Amino acid sequence: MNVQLTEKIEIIFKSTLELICEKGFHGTPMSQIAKQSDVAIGTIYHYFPSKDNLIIELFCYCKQKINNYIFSDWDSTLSYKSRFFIVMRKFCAFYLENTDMFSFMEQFHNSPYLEISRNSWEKNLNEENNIMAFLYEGMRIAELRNINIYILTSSCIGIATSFAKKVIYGPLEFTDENLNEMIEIIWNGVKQQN
Amino acid sequence: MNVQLTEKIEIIFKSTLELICEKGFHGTPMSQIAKQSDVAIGTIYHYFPSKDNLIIELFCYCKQKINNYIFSDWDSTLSYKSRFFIVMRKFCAFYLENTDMFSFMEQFHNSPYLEISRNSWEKNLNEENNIMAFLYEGMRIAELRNINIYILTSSCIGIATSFAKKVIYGPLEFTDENLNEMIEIIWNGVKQQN
DNA sequence: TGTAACCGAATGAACGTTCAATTGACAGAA
DNA sequence: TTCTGTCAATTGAACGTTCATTCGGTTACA
Repeated sequence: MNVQLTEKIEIIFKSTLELICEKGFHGTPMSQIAKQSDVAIGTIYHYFPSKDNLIIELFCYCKQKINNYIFSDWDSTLSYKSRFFIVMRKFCAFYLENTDMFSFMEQFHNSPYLEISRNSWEKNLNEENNIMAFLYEGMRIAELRNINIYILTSSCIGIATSFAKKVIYGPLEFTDENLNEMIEIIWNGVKQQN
Repeated sequence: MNVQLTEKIEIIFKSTLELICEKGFHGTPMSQIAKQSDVAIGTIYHYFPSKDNLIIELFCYCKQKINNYIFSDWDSTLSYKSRFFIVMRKFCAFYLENTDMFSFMEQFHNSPYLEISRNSWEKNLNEENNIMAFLYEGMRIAELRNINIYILTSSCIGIATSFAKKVIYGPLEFTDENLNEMIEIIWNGVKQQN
């Protein structure tokens, strides 16, 4: 993140999220973002050199948000399995409480923006990296099977993302029961078999 | 699908896929699609009433392709587990042999086009529905645990999609070993525990 | 001879971006 | 306290470009 967060910037982010969620990247002109933010177009260009840059900065902002959310109140005294369930649960909960961000990030992840922005990422802030470290730990202490780390990470995130999508756009209800059912599937898949 | 497939239309589809994969929906103007297809702009409008319609028709075309691919050479004498592995393997193989389609469909799935096109879908051609039926069968014959069908479907597809993404964009190699490792995760997760 | 396929210059609207002008906040001088 | 200079913040009309779409005409062929 290269911009300092101010109230004004947060409003611009919020409006951009709402509009992109509803209309997509290219269905949301800068003029509309300005209008919805109650700000002049010039003001947006005062903070962001271009629309592309605004979108990339917004992406970084979202990654930080979810990362902070998942790993806040971290209790390392809990069993690994408990923590695994918490991580997965929080991952879903965040996106289901912030569907704008979910929609935006999914669009971003599947657009050429990802390539454009790859260089400017601080890899350490990658939302996946904390999760990856946590899964690594699971293998090290033999709670998880010994699996290629990329397969392991993408499996956990993939299943959770796809669950969230089914809840947001589809016919699935967001209940504890459904959530736990999904997490149990992946837990059974990756846990150390005994 | 509302258009008859002709050689010319397949060329237009192919060019559109390539361009959208590289540049995204709105980075690919009709003029470029025409140029790459070696066809006049007017010709495209002869077959498709609008750019949006072209994209939606292309989406339907892709869904049919993958569906035919997965369920061709279907051998119902094989064990359920074998067929499960084949479906998952073919799902990944198709997208990894057709990365243009993968990129396009992922973009489509996460764009407002999805909503626009929902009404015009024949639900039966939904790529997921054949897979859903196959998973249903697995539960009926007690090869799979009794799980909410939407959770089950989205888990299997989510994990495979996410695997394909890691191979295409990321650091994961597409080897039989990796593929099997991924499928075993989800199989362990959903199979009837004994 | 009629019709479907095909062509591409022209059109007009929409959009990202610029920039000259204005306002507001505030530090230091008087 | 008042005045003044400075600079960041803000404004939005205007600009130039790009793009989807149109349409009048041409070709292929049945």
